[in-house]
Amino acid sequence: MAIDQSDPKSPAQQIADQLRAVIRSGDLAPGDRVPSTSQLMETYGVAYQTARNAIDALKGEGLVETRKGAGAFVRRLPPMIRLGSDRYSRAVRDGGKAPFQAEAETAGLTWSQEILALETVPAPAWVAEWFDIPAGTEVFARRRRTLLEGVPTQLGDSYYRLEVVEGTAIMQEDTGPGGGYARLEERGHKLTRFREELASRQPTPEEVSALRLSRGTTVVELHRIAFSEAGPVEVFRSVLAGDRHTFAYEFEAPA
Amino acid sequence: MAIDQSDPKSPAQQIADQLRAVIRSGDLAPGDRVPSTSQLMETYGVAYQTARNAIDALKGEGLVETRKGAGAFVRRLPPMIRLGSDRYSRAVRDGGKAPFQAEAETAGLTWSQEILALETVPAPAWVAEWFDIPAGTEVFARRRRTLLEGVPTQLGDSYYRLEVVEGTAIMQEDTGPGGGYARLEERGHKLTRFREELASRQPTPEEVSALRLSRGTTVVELHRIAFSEAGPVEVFRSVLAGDRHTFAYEFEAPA
DNA sequence: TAGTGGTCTAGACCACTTC
DNA sequence: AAGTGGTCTAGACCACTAT
Repeated sequence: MAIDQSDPKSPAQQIADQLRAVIRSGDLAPGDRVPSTSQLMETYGVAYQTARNAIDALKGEGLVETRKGAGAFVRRLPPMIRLGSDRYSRAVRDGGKAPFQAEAETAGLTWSQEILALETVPAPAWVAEWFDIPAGTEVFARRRRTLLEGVPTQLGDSYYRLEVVEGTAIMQEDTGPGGGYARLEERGHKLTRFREELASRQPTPEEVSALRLSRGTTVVELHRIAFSEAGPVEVFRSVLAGDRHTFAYEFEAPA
Repeated sequence: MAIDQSDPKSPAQQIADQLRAVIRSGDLAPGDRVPSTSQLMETYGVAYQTARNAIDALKGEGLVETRKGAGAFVRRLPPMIRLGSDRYSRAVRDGGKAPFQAEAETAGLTWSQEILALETVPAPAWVAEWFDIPAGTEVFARRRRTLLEGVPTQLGDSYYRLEVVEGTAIMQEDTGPGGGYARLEERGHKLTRFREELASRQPTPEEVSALRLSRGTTVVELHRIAFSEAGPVEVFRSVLAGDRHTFAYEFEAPA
């Protein structure tokens, strides 16, 4: 519990290392208070900013969370929801549930959704590419925010060609039982295949506020393309809180 | 280009916001110099730490990278490699290539691997669970670091039951053409199915140094289970640099 | 009201890079 | 040698939380 001046590591790093060890060992459990900056200043004999830099490092690692005026606490891990490929099954749709909703309810979590926008926009380049249409062609965008237990966890934008969704509930707030995919199938677009692409990155400030992310939380950007036999029917892009989702895929050994 | 005192946002935030806007607009391109702290101090009339906090915020977002003594620069995005499920195909193995190697060469990147450890260890709980053996049973662990263009990008640990790998090249440094999976199939463990699970999170300090990650880089933790008809044959856990990998999965619409 | 996190200023020293 | 990022000290003020 002291600073080693001969150690090439900075004092702040040494303090962070010691706190991290205590947290990893479990002596400080999730939800427990981390020593306050003033306590650190006294026990280690350092200035305020040095103590603060130590806490900041742990925040960046996602180990610690701070509440202004209240203190610093070992971060509680939120319940994770596992997103598997079976969420796109027809059985789920026939049960009247949207894909995400099905996973949430399996995990015993309440699910809700907010529509942020229903609009006709020029197709972004990557969307146009999948639809094989000229960039800038008008497409329908359905932007929404998904909440688990009332907490925002996903920002998702679906894109459709206009002729596919015109006159369907997909252009309405409420897409009806089974979600948008159920409506597509009713219109004769039988979904045959899905492609998902995932990437992990830091959130933008906009995403931090929209998903109420705390520092040290990453984000997964998920792109999905839903195919009928005729080709891509829906192109979807979403951003999910990294600490609340895992993704599972099972597949046969390819030839 | 000034601080608005009436703005509730802190001066550091305002500076970060303005720099971010310039970067996003493309006026500052990847590789370009970001104004130095002393320049920011002068143009905005703030103290050193304030300028520094602004740069720090952008570093945390992965937008900016600093080189000690040299300056701060808009981060160059490293080439992304896409990992698709076809990398496990028998055709790849028969071609004498390991799964990751195949993807790398498709992307035109040089590939290499370092063995960090070949050891017999008590099975971690989650490994024991997949193998359906008592926790703590001895298993063989093969720990390695994968490099693309000489840069470390993946830390991977494979676990096998002892009776599966004893006497095979899997216990050697060099597993031979086609990698470990080729050896498993030679031994009669025909691979039928794979399961992959992904999660996104902040790297630990150990991972930061092993993968030479810069601040603002996330990691993906990938778990894979390779099944033969008799059950799990290999359990694999790896950590990959989030800014260098995307993951792609394609699947039929489930019933 | 006392303690806490959050931010800022001002000044200092170091190690590194660039020229 | 000049400029840069990185860290530290010391002291200040604010807004928020807990009691």
